[in-house]
Amino acid sequence: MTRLNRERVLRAAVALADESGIESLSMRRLAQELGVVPMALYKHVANKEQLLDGMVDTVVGEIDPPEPGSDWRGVVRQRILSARRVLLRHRWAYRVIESRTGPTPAVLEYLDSMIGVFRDGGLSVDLTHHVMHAMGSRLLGFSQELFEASGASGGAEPPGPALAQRYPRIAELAAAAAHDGDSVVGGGCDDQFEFEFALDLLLDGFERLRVEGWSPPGRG
Amino acid sequence: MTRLNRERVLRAAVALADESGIESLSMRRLAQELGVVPMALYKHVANKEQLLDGMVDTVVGEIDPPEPGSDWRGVVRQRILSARRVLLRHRWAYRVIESRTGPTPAVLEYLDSMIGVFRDGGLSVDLTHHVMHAMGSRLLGFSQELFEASGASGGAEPPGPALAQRYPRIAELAAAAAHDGDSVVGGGCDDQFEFEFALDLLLDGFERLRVEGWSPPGRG
DNA sequence: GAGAAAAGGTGTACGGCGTACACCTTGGTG
DNA sequence: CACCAAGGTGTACGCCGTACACCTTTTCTC
Repeated sequence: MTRLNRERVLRAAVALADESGIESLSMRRLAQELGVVPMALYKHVANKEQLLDGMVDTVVGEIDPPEPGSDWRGVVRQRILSARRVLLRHRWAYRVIESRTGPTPAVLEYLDSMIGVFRDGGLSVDLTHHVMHAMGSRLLGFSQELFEASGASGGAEPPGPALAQRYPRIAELAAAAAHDGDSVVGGGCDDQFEFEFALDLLLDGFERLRVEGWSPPGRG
Repeated sequence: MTRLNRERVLRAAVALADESGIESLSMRRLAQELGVVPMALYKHVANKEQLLDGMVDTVVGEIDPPEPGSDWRGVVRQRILSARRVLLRHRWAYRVIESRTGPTPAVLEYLDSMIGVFRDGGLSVDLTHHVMHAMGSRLLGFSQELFEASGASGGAEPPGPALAQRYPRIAELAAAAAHDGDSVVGGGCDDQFEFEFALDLLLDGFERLRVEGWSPPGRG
């Protein structure tokens, strides 16, 4: 077995999280996967937090660079959808990114580049600032649902009529959602459509503000 | 000391999380706070997951009911801002809510009632469905930033010029943000303004779609 | 090539966690 | 008063992250 290094550790960690879920990624389990004693990992990452940081950077590094185009909205759109594809490959990643206390270098670079697209598209510094906030985690392709789509709903809750009676509006929505009965928000829907619906709504809103020459309200 | 019950346990848990942060909420610590042995808690909650579920319901129960009004946007806006105030009182809550695998009863009730406001406001079932998705966690007052505002940035990163050189666009934005130098996204900004900016952008977009009689694109 | 120094890997151990399980204590009911 | 269910206890297990001291291997220098 060749020697360990930081990159091998990170790649193994990402692979392990992809396969077994983030909750089963422990230093001990990762070490075992690498055929090494747990403490060996600490020669390559300072601690578990830094391991997670490194995993985030690995994943964010998979996002395609922006493809230059004349329409800033198209460039943003394409890149965010690329980010989304990456996040769908690594379903644990959005939780980990959100759990970081600060942005990692790869994320900073990504954000910097995104800001560049907005600025080059003609949005003022102020508008870009608020736009970045408004996009929030959507910038990285999160759909930020309230709950994981579908999934085992855990509780032994009666599946149909009882719920429909207690939450009639939810039932109405669920019934209307394309496929058959689904969980409250997310299950049975076309997640990709939902993501793009919200993304385009926001991008259109930004464009409208740009055209109107939006400027921040006076302070105070 | 009076006897324990589920509600006392939940209230103590919420209080402990408020004071010491969610990361220091352990069954053992909570038991100690209640002057009881750890295993005593398990007579009132099945396990830690269910404790967290209960905490979520407690917090969501603090959100004001909708104040009826003629303008659906106003009703939604007011209620979401109430949710946001609650979430700001319990800063650990949004993380816990996101970590739940399924919605709890209080959350279901909240969502149901929110759907009612949209429907009564004249949005079609389909549009309401997508609107709920588009709002995502914003429905509960999350600003869903990429990272916690400000906070100790952990790393010994040089604060100013070096970062500005590597991430010039970020630096430009940061410089323009009202107050002095802040972290990438969040610090030094008026979070409340940012939240309302995005919220109103979305609500305005929804209203526009409603007026235009939006209907879902044909399938396939 | 010899030897030192740096880098990488090991073994043991500690304090924390959630919680299973068997047990005791208490308060309310017949 | 006896009983029994509900509530509280004590012990123990198997995880976790990681500090610390140690050994081994590689790499660098003369």
